[in-house]
Amino acid sequence: MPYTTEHKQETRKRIVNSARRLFNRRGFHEVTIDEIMRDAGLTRGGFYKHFSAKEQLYALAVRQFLCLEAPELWQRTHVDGCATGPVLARMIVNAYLSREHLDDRDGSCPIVALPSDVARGNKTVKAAFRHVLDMMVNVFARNLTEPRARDQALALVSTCVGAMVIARALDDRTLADEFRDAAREQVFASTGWEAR
Amino acid sequence: MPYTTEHKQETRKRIVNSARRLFNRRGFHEVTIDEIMRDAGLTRGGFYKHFSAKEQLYALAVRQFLCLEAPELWQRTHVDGCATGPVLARMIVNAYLSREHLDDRDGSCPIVALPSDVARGNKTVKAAFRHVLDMMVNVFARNLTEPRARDQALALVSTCVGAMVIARALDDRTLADEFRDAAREQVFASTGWEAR
DNA sequence: TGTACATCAGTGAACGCGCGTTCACTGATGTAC
DNA sequence: TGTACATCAGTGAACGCGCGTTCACTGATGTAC
Repeated sequence: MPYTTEHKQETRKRIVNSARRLFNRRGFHEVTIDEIMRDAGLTRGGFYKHFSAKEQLYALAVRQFLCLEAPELWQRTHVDGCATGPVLARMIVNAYLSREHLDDRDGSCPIVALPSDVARGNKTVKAAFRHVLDMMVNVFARNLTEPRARDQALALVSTCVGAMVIARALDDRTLADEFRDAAREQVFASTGWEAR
Repeated sequence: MPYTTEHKQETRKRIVNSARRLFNRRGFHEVTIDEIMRDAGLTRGGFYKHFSAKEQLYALAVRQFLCLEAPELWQRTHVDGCATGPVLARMIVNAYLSREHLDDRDGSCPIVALPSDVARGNKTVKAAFRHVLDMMVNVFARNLTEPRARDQALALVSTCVGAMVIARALDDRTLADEFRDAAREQVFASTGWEAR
């Protein structure tokens, strides 16, 4: 067997990574396979040695977001060795609503970057989106008190996602920042996460 | 002058209307000029007698949403002759987060249907989006008390938009409904609009 | 009032480019001997 | 250890379809006489 399995896996990963960045920034239809492959340091033709179609890659790209550093934060339950729920929750909300996240068109949460596209996508893409969403909802719910933890989490996720989605569609930096700030205040006011 | 100016205006309006419905449902790139024209009862070639390019039509379509019945509600200040702010606000929130609005892929608010697309669009499209957004923010702000009326409005708009955007991207009806319900409760809880 | 004319909204064929996909190939690499 | 071989990741030219746009035209309609 020429070339190790690892070699192929790594190339594949590199392609998915390029795809994630490009799709995130420009959406499914505006990105060509040629661009993705070139970004990954390969040429057009090799694509079909790894994937059956462009659509398939799209779902993989959405899901790949969960392998980034930010979502590792989502999966943590401890900060500096201590189980500090609200502190972690605050960090996550601040990061999600940060200017860095707003500007990070390539690496941002796909829920913010691609919702309209996913709404028109196939089952596979929707499943990938759902996977990311579930994880985010859980992070919030974990740090809220029953019995309304889940419902409150859904509302707060809506607020964070909504603010970022709107901010992204605006030309106006000031207004975008107002949305981010207003959302943050709303989240902290209704959870108490801000209090030390 | 053959054909009256009104005749041309009406045809143009019909095209923009078809475009709005189709773009809303499927996004900019997935809709062809051929489809739009056929939907408006015309043929491909006539398009350029009315518009200079597909992009131009896109912005007009986003803006046209403001001519629908729902946004007329947004502009009202009276219900049944009485200046009943919170009652009107409640109606608007309920309509925005309704199952009908979720299902109305053609006629829905473009903030819900097209945010990712607008984020990648040109200045003209963004300006049209902004126009719709401003109107929505004002409806909310008008029914909140100073000094935090505007900030609160931004947060609540984020919540409503976020919930609907997420609901649209889900395959799962139940979860989509949970998002809508959670958002509604959150809005009513923090405004008191629900109280009779 | 009726008719010839000019205008231009609308038609539909054609153009040309871009992109997803295919395919014959090349050459790097692991394996068998 | 060295060499011949087989495999298949990767190449790049080519294909073919779809769509935005153009263009020569048609024919409906308002206007001038």
